[in-house]
Amino acid sequence: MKMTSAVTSKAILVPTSELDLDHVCVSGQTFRWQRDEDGWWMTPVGCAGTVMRVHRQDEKLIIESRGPLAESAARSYFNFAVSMKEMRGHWERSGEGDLVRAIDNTPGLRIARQDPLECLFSFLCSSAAPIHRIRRSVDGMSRELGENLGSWHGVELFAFPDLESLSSAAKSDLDRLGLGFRGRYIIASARYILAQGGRAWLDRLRGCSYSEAKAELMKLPGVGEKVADCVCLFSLDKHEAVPIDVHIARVARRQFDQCESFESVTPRAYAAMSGCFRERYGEYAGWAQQYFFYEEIDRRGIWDQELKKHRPKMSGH
DNA sequence: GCTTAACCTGGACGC
DNA sequence: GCGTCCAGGTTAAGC
Repeated sequence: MKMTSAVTSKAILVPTSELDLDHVCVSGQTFRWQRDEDGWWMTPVGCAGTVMRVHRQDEKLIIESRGPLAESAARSYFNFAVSMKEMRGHWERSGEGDLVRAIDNTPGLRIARQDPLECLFSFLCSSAAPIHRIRRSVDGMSRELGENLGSWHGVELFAFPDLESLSSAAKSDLDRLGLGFRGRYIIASARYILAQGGRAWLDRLRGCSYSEAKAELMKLPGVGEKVADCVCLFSLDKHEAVPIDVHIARVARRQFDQCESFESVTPRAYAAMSGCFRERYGEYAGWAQQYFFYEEIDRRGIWDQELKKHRPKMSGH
């Protein structure tokens, strides 16, 4: 256990329009944030045993960490190099009224920059699974295979399992966690990455182009276009990646004439839909997608009960 | 190149 | 209480 790690605290100035933790932490891009007994948001970061705890105080973001977490790493996690204010202004000047409305409905929603390993294996759990089930699967994997980090402010914490633990997991253990057919993809993908040289192979993808990184990810068992795009967008700095799931496909059919006729998300439909997003919203099309995704989930009222309790500002669902 | 079924599981829903 | 459907997808087989 790493309960003895020193706790460090820092505060950084972040305009309220740039970050709303309630939106970011439950927006279906990351699955390990929890509220602690004081109402702060908390998450283990990657496999190294570091825990980040955050709270907003007016224009300040208070960040506490147990374990090494430089201020630059915290800034990087929330992608503060990207200014939502500037992007919103750009899209408003371009006449993208629907997108500006979606942004204004969820101010402070951002794309997080997650640890690639945690992000990849989280989305390997996501095939045909609702968000609460993905959360439970990721939590179960961490409890079963990750290091026990003890508890902090009433929250029991586990590091995300490393590749060795994932590759040597028993299929029966993953079955017990309810992973179903996704379990074999997790073990096989961990083994594939180890055979490529370990997590350095994954980290190297941050320096590759979007198309290269996506093609490499799709060599992994269980990783198709959608999962690859999620990993590209949420951890590999590929802001133009547009994951097309059933909800975004619905948005694409409404927004783009050429997508109207696609009844299911075939490879051709996937390419057309994501291409339309990129053509219309440019190099940050993935961010635009996230606002529409959030709006679509909210519109359809399919946030589950567990997520709703984390979303005090949202109403109507 | 496209469609379809199978893969696992559990919660929601209708009866 | 029970049966059926479906969910933020991928894969392989068949056409």
